Formats: sequence, C-alpha cells, structure tokens
Amino acid sequence: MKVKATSFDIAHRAGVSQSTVSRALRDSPLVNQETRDKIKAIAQELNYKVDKNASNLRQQQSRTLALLLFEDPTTDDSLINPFFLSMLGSITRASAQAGYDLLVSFQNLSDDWHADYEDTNKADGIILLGYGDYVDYRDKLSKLEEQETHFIRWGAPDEEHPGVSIGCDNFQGGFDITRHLISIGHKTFAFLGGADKHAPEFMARYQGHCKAIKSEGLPLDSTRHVDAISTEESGYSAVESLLPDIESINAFFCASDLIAVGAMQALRDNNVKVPDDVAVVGYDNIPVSRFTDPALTTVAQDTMLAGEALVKNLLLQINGEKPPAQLMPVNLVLRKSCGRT
Amino acid sequence: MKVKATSFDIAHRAGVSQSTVSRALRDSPLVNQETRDKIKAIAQELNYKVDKNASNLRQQQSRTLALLLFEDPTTDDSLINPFFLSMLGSITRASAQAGYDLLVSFQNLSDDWHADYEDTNKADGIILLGYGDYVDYRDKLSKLEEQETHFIRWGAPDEEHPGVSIGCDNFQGGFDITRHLISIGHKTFAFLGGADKHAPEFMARYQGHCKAIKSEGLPLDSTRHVDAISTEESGYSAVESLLPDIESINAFFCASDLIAVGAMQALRDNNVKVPDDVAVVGYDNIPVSRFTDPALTTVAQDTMLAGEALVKNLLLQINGEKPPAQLMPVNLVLRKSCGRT
DNA sequence: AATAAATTCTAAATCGTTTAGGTATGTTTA
DNA sequence: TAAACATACCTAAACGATTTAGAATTTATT
Repeated sequence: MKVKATSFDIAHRAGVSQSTVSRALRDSPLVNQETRDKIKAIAQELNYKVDKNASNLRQQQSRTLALLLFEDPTTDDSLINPFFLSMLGSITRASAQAGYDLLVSFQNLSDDWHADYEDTNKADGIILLGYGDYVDYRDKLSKLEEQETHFIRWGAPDEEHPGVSIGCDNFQGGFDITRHLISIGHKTFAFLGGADKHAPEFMARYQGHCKAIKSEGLPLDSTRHVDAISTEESGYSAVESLLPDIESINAFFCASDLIAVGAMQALRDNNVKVPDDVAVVGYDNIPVSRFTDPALTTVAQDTMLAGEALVKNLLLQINGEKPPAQLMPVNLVLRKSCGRT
Repeated sequence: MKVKATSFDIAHRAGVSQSTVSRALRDSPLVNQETRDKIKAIAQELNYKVDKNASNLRQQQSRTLALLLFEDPTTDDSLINPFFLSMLGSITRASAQAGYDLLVSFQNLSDDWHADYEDTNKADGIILLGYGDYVDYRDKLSKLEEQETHFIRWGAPDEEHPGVSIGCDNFQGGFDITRHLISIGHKTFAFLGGADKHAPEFMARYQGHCKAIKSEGLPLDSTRHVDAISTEESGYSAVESLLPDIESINAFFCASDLIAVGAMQALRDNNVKVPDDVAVVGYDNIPVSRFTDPALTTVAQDTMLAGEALVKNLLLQINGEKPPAQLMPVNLVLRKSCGRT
C-alpha cells in the first residue's frame, strides 16, 4: 500500500521542524537558502505534494472555481450546445491560467446548487452559464447574493437579475446583421427564435433586428416572428411552419446557429435554394457554421475573450473588489448564406 | 462580513457536544432520533454546510474525479473536438450521479499532470481522455501506475499502455462500415486519417477497413491511404491531394466526422457530387453529422454508455477492485452520404 | 437491590497544513 | 559591555470536521 509522504517525514529527514519545511517549500525568506534547497531536494525525492485539503482548510480557500452549466431542459441530454462548449473551453483555460482548478457541473431546476459549492468551501466562486434564461432562478440568485457568495453570470447585464453578469451585446449583433441584410437588398424577414422573457438573449437580438428595420426605413411588419429554441429540430420545424408563404420572405434571421442549421436543412428538403431563393443568417459562429452548405453568415461572440472576462471578473470579486458588469463586443462573420456580401 | 457556521455553533445552540452534531447530521444510529431532528433543524436554520476541506482531510478522500483532456496539439486552441465534448457531457453526468464532483482540465505535453491531482488529494481518481495517442505519455502513465494512482484511459485496450482503459471497438467499426460500403456496390476506396502509432484509434479503424476489403474478396490495393488529423481543414486538404484521380475512387472512409465534413466541403468546391459521384462516410456521429448535406453516414460510439463505463470502472478502482478493460460496441448510422442504403 | 446490557452522549485524538509568536544564536551599535 | 537587532530556527495553536474510546444514563434481568 502506498503511503503518502507528509511534511513531517521531510522534516524528520532534513532534521528540521515541520513548520520550517512548510516555509521552505513556499520559499519563505524566513528560512535559510541552504536549508530551503536541502528541503526541496528531499521533498522531490520523496515525491511529496502538498495536501490540498489540509492546505485549503488552513487557508480557508480552495483555489477552485465552479462552473455551473444550465442547459435548455428541452435539449437531448447527451448533446450540449456547441456555443456553451466553446465557452467551457475558454473558461477552463482561463482558470488554469490563473492557477485555479475548475469544477464542472450540469444543473437542472431541482438542485439546490445555490449552496453547494462555495458554502462547502469546495470552490471560491461560481460561474453560471446558460442561454440567458435565469428567470426561474432569480430567487436563487438573490439567495446567493445574500449569502455573499462570489458568482458571475453569463448573460445580458440587467437590473432584473441579482449579481454581476457579463454578456455579449446581443442587441448590437441583431442590429448589425440585419442592417447588413438590408444593405445587400433584403427587404422582408423572418426571425426564428423565441423572444420572450425566458430567452432574454434572443429577445435582445430580436430587438436589435427590429431597430435596424426601423432605422433603415422599412415597415416594421416586414418581419415575421416564429418561436424556436436553440436546436436544429426547432429550426427545422420553424421553417416548415413558414413554408406556405415562403416566397414572401427574403431572409431568415435565426437566433442561433443551431436553429440556422436546422432551418437550412428544412429549406433544402423543400427545394428552396440558399442563398438564391432566400438568405439565412445565424448567431454564435459555432464551429460547424463554416462547414454548412452554403457556409453560414453569422454573428461571432468572442468566446475566448468572454471566458477570460468571466474568470477575471470572478477573481476580482474573490479578492474583495466589486467589478462592474460588462458588455462584450460582437463581430459579423460574412459567408455565403446571406447572398451577395 | 459573512461568517460561516461551524458544527460547534450548532452544538452550542442545541446544547450537545460537537461530535454529536457531526453524527446527527450523518444520520448515525448512535444519536437519538429526537436529538437528530433538533440538530438538523438548527443546521438548516443557520444555513450550515459541512466544510468539505475539513471533512475530506479527516477522511482522506475528496469525492472528486479529475478529467484530463488531451487535445490534438495541432488543433486551434478555442475549438474542442465535438466527440470529446460529448464524452465530457456524459462523464460529467455520470460522476454527478455517483455523487462525485468533477474537475476538468486541459493538458498539454509539458505539464506534469501525472502528479497533480490525486497526489494532492484534490481528486480520488483520474480520467484520461484523448484521441488515443498516449504514446508520448507512456512513461507518465507508468509513473501513475507506480504511484498507485487510480486512473482510467479512454482508448483501445492494449498491452502497450500501462493502466486500465475503455474504448470503442474501432476495428469492428471500420470493418462494419466498409462492409456496408462494399455491400452497396462500392469497390475502390480512400481512407482519410493518419493511421500511425500516434493515432491508434484511426489505425484500428483502418485495419478493420482493410480486413473487410480482404474478407469481401476485393484486392487490397483497392484502397488508398491519406494522412489526416481530426480537423475539417485536414479533411479538406486530404481530398484536394486526391483530386487528380478522383474518378478512380468510389468511396471515402474518413477516420472521423470532422475529417468527413472537411472532405465533403472540398468535394463540393470541386463539383464532385456526394453521394452520386462518390460516397463519403465518417466516424463518431457528432451532432453535426445529421445536418451536413447530404447527411453523413457514420459510426456511432455510444458516448453516454462510454462515459458511464469510465466512471463506473474508475470508482471500482477507487474502492480497491481491479476492474478489467472494456471494449464498447459500435453502431452504424446509415444516412445519405454513402449512397443507396 | 445488584448487575448487566443497551442507549446516548462527551472528550480527545486525528487528518496535514499554515502561521503567530517565541528562543536561541551571532552581529552590530552606543 | 550591555542593549538592540538580525538571522534562522522551533513550538504550538489554529483550521473544521470524523471517529475511537470511554463515561454517564437509562432500561432490562436476575
């Protein structure tokens, strides 16, 4: 049976006290350089590693962040929204960079996650990642705040939700891409994506969309609005529901790339040519969007930057500061699906 | 400033000793039911949560698993192989189900991850997830084993690598899909995917491919082998390199769906029709494969099952058992890209 | 009524660190 | 030469739980 070396073992071998070992390993100037080197050598030889449980207990911190993923409960269990995954990647890397470990967990409504990480000292802070819909969790967020838990939420900064949040400028994204569609000649639209309080991000995109229509002098009824959640299936059936008067639509603005992928599939199955008969644009710039046929014009959220911002902001909170909410900029990615670029 | 309640606070209020509190909260029969209820009520009221650091330290375990993701270092940093992500999802859920937290971390060659989790008592066991290529890490795996660290590797069970592993039957997958291609009339092939020691999974698929060709009585030189790593770009250029004599190829067997997506893109760009001019099949059944044009025929690995198997196996190890390696079955997913089904 | 057994609780040791404070040395300063 | 000060180390007390051993109380048995 393997038995782990402790700082006492090292102390014994080095002929010093255990506290000196602890100090030496953390390069404290309170211990002589020679002694330090000797202790470190022995530590290495014994394959010694600081026990994080003991260390964390003593220091009352864990140098660990918890990432809580809130998935659209309607989605198939095994699939994860690619956009989240991209965020997950950048968050993982950003926290590693900062010297923090990352606990990942999927949540659903029933869990009382609001207490389970920081309260137990398993994490120093929590990152909440979901598609903007925290409406049902609002009271839990309040509780988090009340408990002075450090947490940050991915989503639109607004007053409705307690706590700090970071999100991309969905309004601007919806505005920009719609303006582009108009600028290349499209005049009538369909917006695919549920824009109610349960999807504040989709809502903002839709509002940006409408604003652009107005500001370009088009009549507001030049766009139609169809419900859809962020899945391919949902995009597919959204298009199906619009087939009867498909000729009256110049362009589809899909609230997410997944919706767009499904939408294009539906169009293809019904012999509607993209972009010749109708334009399609998406939102998120997920990895596949480059490889659809035709390649999808979309709005890119810089997930690298966003992940870093989330982690940085959270760490500031942990260090006792009160960092402000943040709105991240957004970029158009012009590809073939929208027609003449 | 928030100050956390400890078991002493509860003991004080309840008028019992702290040890009684500890027992009561863990439903020990050593404490009277009435006392238990009272203590639990007080705990709830004070919003008490067991400090995991203290608890773990005392119990010498962490009830946490660490997932180490090894990415093809050639891949863009921000992108993650969708297949891994799918595994990540199922592993996360499986460990949550088992009452374990999950630490996620991306690794690269330079890190000395081989010591960093279990040795520090941050995790009770480690899951290694990569595209089969652990060749360069073999000595690190040995070290893990030597240290009696609990770990499990995703990949082909073989004697070359130390430790237990679970993987899908790549040979069978390659065999099955090739046989299907032959059964619907294809006679000449190209295999896209580096099949050297750095990609044992691709290698096994290739070997299954060749076996099927032989067993169906076709000449072995009816297949060509082109190097590619698991990215769309790589698939794209692999196809480009074959363009000169594209007419001599009936079907492309891509070692992964990502390669297939890139390959189909390249074929489209060069006016080669799939599946009319040439068939294309992939491997992995990633989410997009259903939405490519045409939909991709591929080999599905049941990631749900695989994630559960990994976690279950690791937990057995943690509990002192010696579970065997496992080969998971594989399923053909027939869609349009391979031609007549 | 005395003894044994069962129940319920307490005290203290333990996990492996970190860190405040103390104690020898030797070196400088007035 | 004693006071003042570094230097290099050590002792011991946390941190907050779990758990062993044993004490106190109640209940059962003879």
